[in-house]
Amino acid sequence: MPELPEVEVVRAGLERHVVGASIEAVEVLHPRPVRRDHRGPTGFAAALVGQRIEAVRRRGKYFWLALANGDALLGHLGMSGQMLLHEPGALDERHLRVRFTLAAPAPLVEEGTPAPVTRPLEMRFVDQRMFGGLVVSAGGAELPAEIVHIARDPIDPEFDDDEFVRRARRRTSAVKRLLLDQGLISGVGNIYADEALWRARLNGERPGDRLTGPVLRELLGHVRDVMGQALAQGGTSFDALYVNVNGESGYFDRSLDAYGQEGEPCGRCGTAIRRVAFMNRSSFFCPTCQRPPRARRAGRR
DNA sequence: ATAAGCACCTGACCGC
DNA sequence: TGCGGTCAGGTGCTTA
Repeated sequence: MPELPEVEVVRAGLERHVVGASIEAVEVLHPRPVRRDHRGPTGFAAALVGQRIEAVRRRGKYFWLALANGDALLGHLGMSGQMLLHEPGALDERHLRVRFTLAAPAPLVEEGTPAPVTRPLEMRFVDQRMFGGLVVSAGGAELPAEIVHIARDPIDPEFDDDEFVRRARRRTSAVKRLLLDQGLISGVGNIYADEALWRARLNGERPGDRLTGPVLRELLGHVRDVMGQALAQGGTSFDALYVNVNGESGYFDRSLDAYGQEGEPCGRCGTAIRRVAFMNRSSFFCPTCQRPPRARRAGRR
């Protein structure tokens, strides 16, 4: 479940259920999702067994489990990845790639009841297309070295609005491309880029260096608003591929104003939403509210 | 450093 | 029923 709100739903679910748990066994069922771990599937598994999970963190669309030894299990869901939690013995998913057997702290029980100290739990990485992946990051508990090139995301309290505006205004690329540039601002993907641009009445083809600071700041506000609203509804999900750790879908798809709405009337002006090809994918926008830019003329900067 | 295109995968769907 | 093309929420690598 690719974009920031969906990954945050997963992070929060993992935080609630696996912090304090220990990894007892790791079973890699397909090598591709651990391709970025140079030790291979066996080394990947060996580096995790016996480790206790101390925290679950996130930056943009990456999440990681901080381990007691200072390492991290870093993950990205790609286009179709899921992290699911199960009671042991649940039927294997068709695209189950990695199974983690955990010993989780038992919930508090009534006094006087002889309770076990831990209960078994399975954490599963399921990924149909395998664009996602997992890697053990040495010393990565605070911030994995593998993702230092990823910018802070817009709901990070330390995100620097001034720096974002300054950098965006120096770029000649289309503003939608800038929103999707994870080195500039992370966590924004195709859905929320189109939604934020629609809210800002801004055409995604407008070059960054032709936008004013106030316009970019307003756009940033819309990015935060739409992501916050999506998060409150459990994220955006069109099908069973995008679910939380319990396999449940979010509902924000019902609130989309632009993405996937080709031919539907714009919620502001009634003009039919258009779809155009952009960066080998699709962009949805209102041709009336979001006027395309004039072509940049030769000789003008 | 920035910019743009393609590669990496599987599966659903559509027209023929 | 099968075939080929298109599409899908993403990132990274390569080439200028």
